[in-house]
Amino acid sequence: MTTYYDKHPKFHVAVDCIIFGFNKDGLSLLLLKRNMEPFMGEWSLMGGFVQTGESVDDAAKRVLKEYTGLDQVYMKQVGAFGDVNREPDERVISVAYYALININDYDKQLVEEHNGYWAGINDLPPLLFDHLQMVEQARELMKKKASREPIGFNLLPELFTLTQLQNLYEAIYGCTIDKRNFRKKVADMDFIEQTEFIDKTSSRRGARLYKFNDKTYSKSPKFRL
Amino acid sequence: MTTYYDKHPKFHVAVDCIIFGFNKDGLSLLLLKRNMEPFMGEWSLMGGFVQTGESVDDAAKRVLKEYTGLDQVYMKQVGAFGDVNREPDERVISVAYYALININDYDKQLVEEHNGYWAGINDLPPLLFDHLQMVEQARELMKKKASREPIGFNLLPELFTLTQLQNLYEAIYGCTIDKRNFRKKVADMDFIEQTEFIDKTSSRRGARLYKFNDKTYSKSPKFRL
DNA sequence: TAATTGAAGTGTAAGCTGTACACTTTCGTG
DNA sequence: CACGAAAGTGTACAGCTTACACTTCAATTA
Repeated sequence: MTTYYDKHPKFHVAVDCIIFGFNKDGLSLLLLKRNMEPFMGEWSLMGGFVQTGESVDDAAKRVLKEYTGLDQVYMKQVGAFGDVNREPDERVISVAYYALININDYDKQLVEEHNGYWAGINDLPPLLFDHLQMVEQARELMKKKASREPIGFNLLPELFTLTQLQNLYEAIYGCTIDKRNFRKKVADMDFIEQTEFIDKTSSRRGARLYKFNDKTYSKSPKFRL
Repeated sequence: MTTYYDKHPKFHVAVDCIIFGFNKDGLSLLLLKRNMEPFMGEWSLMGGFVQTGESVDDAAKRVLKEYTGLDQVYMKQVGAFGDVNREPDERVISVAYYALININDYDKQLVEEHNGYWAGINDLPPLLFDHLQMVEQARELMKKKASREPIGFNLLPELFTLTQLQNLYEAIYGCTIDKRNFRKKVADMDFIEQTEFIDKTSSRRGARLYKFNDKTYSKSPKFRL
């Protein structure tokens, strides 16, 4: 029987992940130098095809896990990219997601097997298809979100110094921030808690380590950095 | 020949439009009371399937034109909705868009033929599938955008009074705004220009009509309402 | 024609937020 | 024990946001 749906064409649907990491060198993306056809040797985002019986969101989670071993990662959809010729050989509609991960905490062997490498956000290689456009949109979206919600902590270790936190926001915003003003704001947020620990790796004097307290935040979710 | 792509499933891809309009009764959405199967008699957004050789953005524009006769409308993507069972009979991945139109300027006969009706944004009927979720996301997105970019004018006639403009923003934000503070802000924006015309329909005294000047705006795009 | 009605239009003061700005402390190294 | 390098700290000014109430105008009605 011919149904209502049969009249309409079907398409390959893919997901692509913009995976952000942060360290002392700033923000980076985890990219793939493709080690298989098609497009062997080219740089791209980590992606894959949506499968039957799998939601698009789940496909993005699966792909992230396949490439990094990570579960339960902070991910948000960037949007659908549906230009007819965005991939040259075949019509593929792709849904982009960005992910924020701790750059020290992923399955390095898996990444190596897939030929994954970190690239500085301001120093990206040429990317396949419309992946650069996806990155730019993701970055913009993440920046807006990070200014109003405490998502930046996903990019930091559990314990972090205020200097690290400031460096993170400087990297996200792409500008410098006054240290005293920054610390004044942080001091006003009860959910950024001082710990008893001192980080001795970055200075002789040592820097106080802080942590983000999710429960305290949810009681009074006022955030602005 | 079997290609790389053949291994992967294909899906119906649809677009759905959240069409905003504004008049003295506030914000409304243009909805469809379906006059054909499947789901005859149910309320839904205006939507359609992406066709071969047509970008997803173009599909949204086409659908909007099919239902309203309108071209060159302000439209933004809300995102992809890809849950496996979001439509009960068939797997369909849908990309939602919102559109801002002047509620007095569309093809009323076309809308009537399709069984389209305006419904107050705070008084929506039950909608098919995940359409309510799409509406909520669209509304949130539009609200954020409207606070930082002068997109609200797409919902107003070319000439409008300050009271209309304020009512619009009150409807978008869902709160009341102080009249003097609102007008102070408007007065600071050179691209909201007084005209020589007076609207006599809404009061005995008459109210000054204003217009939005796109060119002046692009010279100094500072907007905050 | 005077009174009424209803929306349009107008200014100021106080509090809060954002920003600019420079020196002292600490501790390990040489 | 002097030096280097990052951590840590407070104040003053400007600009922005907010709260708040009466007058003006023109058509309608008494």
